[in-house]
Amino acid sequence: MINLGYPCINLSLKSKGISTNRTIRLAGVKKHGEEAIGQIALCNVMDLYKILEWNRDNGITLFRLSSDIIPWGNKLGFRHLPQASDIIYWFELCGKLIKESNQRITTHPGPFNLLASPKEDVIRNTIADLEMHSEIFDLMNLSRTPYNKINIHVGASYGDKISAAKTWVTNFKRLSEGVRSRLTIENDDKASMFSVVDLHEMIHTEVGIPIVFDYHHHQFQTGGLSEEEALKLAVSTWPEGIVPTVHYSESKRLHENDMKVRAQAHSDFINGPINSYGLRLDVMLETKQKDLALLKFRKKLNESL
DNA sequence: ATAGGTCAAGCGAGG
DNA sequence: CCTCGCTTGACCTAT
Repeated sequence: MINLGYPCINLSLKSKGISTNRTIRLAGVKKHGEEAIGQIALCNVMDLYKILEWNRDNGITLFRLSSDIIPWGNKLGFRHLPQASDIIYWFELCGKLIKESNQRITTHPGPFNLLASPKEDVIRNTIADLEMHSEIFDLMNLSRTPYNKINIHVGASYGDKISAAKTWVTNFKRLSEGVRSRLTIENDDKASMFSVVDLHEMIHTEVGIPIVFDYHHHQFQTGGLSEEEALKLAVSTWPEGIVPTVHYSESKRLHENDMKVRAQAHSDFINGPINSYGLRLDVMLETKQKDLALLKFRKKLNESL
């Protein structure tokens, strides 16, 4: 009862030069102007279309959109770029393909998105980043529900988890409806941060958004729950009719038997098994080998049937 | 052509 | 105090 997806980068196509992750340094923008950003963004969005076609042709219906698709988009936006109308056109085209091929698209803005930060600048950057993701999803006509989740962490506790959560909830209210209706929150991978229990008590009960369960992170912050208990608590926060999404990865340290590697680092491939405890889940595989790891694991699953 | 240093954003853990 | 890891490595310059 699990459906598999992969994040942001398609290595099968990257080897052919197809990517949504081209970017440009600030120095490059100063040298070549914002037109250069537009060029790169347009190439990225046109290649997104090719990746979506590849997903369709390979029977993959869960995919995470890269946050790098518009270089500097989180700071500068994209509607002012000379290529804006073409960029928008291609996003709309991607949206049509997504609908036709029944793909579920999600996104996971970076670890700099911190709604609990005591710094107003950090909050403002976070809001701008989240709003850009929502704007792109709107252009692709993706639902304003957690089916198309914009997923982040609380990501820090600033020495006081309870007051950090309060700050988070206060700042959540500054987000637009497009962000709030899609936002999900994921358990952290550090003991000082937020477990599924913490998120349930301090975030979900306050603002109602669903919890994304990450199997790997759970090992570093259990909140006193077993894997099954934590998964089921997270799943209980999802609205009726929307398949909950979870994240699955394995430790690079264990795969390579190298204790020098940090335990949180992700492996290239996964062995499984992924225990869904009988639940229907959309599983995002967070591996370094992306689509290649998905194809390999799916083959293994099919052969074991 | 490729390797290695550098780069836009925040935080905490580990050495 | 520096580096790594996370979301998600890619750019750029020097060899």
